[in-house]
Amino acid sequence: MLDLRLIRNDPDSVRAGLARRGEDLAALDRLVELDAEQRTLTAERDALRAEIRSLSNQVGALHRDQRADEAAALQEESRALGQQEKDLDARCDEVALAVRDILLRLPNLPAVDCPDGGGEADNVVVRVEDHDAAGYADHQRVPHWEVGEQLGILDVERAVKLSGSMFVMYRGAGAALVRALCQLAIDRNVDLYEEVRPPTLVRTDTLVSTGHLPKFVDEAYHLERDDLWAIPTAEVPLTSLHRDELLDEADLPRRFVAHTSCFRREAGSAGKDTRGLLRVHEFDKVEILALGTPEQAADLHAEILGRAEGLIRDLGLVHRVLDLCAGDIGNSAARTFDIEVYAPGVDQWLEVSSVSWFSDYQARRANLRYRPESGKGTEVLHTLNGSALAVPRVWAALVETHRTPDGTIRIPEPLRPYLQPYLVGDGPFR
RNA sequence: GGAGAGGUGCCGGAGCCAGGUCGAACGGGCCUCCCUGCUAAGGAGGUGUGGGGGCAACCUCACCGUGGGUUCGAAUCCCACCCUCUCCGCCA
Repeated sequence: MLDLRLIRNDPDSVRAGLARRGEDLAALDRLVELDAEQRTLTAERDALRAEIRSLSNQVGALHRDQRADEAAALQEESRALGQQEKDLDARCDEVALAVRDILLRLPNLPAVDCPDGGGEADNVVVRVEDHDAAGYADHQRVPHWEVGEQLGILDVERAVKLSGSMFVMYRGAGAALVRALCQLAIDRNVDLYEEVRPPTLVRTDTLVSTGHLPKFVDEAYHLERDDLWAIPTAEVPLTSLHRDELLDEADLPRRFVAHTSCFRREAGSAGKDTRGLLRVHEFDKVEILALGTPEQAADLHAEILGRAEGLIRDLGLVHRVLDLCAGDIGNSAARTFDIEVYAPGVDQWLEVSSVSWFSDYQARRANLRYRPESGKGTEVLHTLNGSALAVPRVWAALVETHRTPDGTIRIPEPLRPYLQPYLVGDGPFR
């Protein structure tokens, strides 16, 4: 949520920021009008309330002095004001609701150093690991769904029987690999990040806080009977963990790492990436997230990116980092770096992590504030997060990249301790 | 799911079942000052958040789980909902 004061005091800079995203500015113009109207109306209403309160106090005093007849006159006067107040109040609520509705749907402003551009093509490649696209052997050019089927470690067909298309099932060593990846990702971050196992079903407010609602309702699974939503990422519960709290600056930054299932309807992508693990409705992900002061944000952003990138590198996967342009960053983000992994079997770069800085956009929605060490008052926090590891795509890239000529998978060093039982005998893993 | 109890400020806890000057007694904590060689003890004062207005001192509105209602006036009365706790039932 943008700062209404900023919109009021400097609408041009907000307009410019939204324009960089390619956002329609009509809503903003409407918002500016409504905000002015709201302030006029509430000022009138508050004056009426003050008057009613003053009259009521006089009525009380008169009754104590046994002057009921005089009180009756004042009561009558106050009753009339009360009717006016009621009407004004209704209009205030109406306008306030309209203001909030627009405010909740306006995206964040891109950071000043976020590259310009309208779409995917304008993203800036920050770095690419050396790799020779022609240098892959034939045995690496097999898509992971074929590899998975050959080795009996991925059973898409039966998953579809259970749950429908875009659901998957890992089996045997494949299931163990999921578990190993998650545990590795957590273990590498618990030095600094508090391990959390949050609920995966959350209330509406929780999804509003991160910006997933109200704009992206169609992307989320909703359990109607209980009015709960399945989280699309651990970012959702972690961002709300300190919701409506006032933290001390001394306790910042706060860092969390969480492994959860993630649920996405993928409503807008029907027919896209339907094979294999590239796009699924339910998957495992280890997310790292930080809450900090505005001054801490840049360092935290670099830290999270470094950690996500380091893990991918240590898994022996070829990757690149993109600085997403203003037209391609997510709704809530001010700046985002994507990490993409090269999967030779499908010959695609797969997005495996979005490392985002949300400035105060989510924090304002979630009412995440801190008390500065120096000076009085309260400040709005900044939130940042990124996937430490998103299982399906990493699983896919790993199985394709590390496939050996005999069809088995060479497990990279960091994962080996977690897969001991599967590294003996003539199983699929070596 | 059934029965009961309860949700008040940083914390504890009054006020509510006699509606009025209650943003809220009292205690604790915390901050400032005084006292003291230091600390403790003791003394004085202060200590919420958000909106609107003002250069400022300050003024004003809202907030006693949430949302409605009654009333000139609601933390206090009425209704609905949410949450917590205890017991019973059920269950991994």
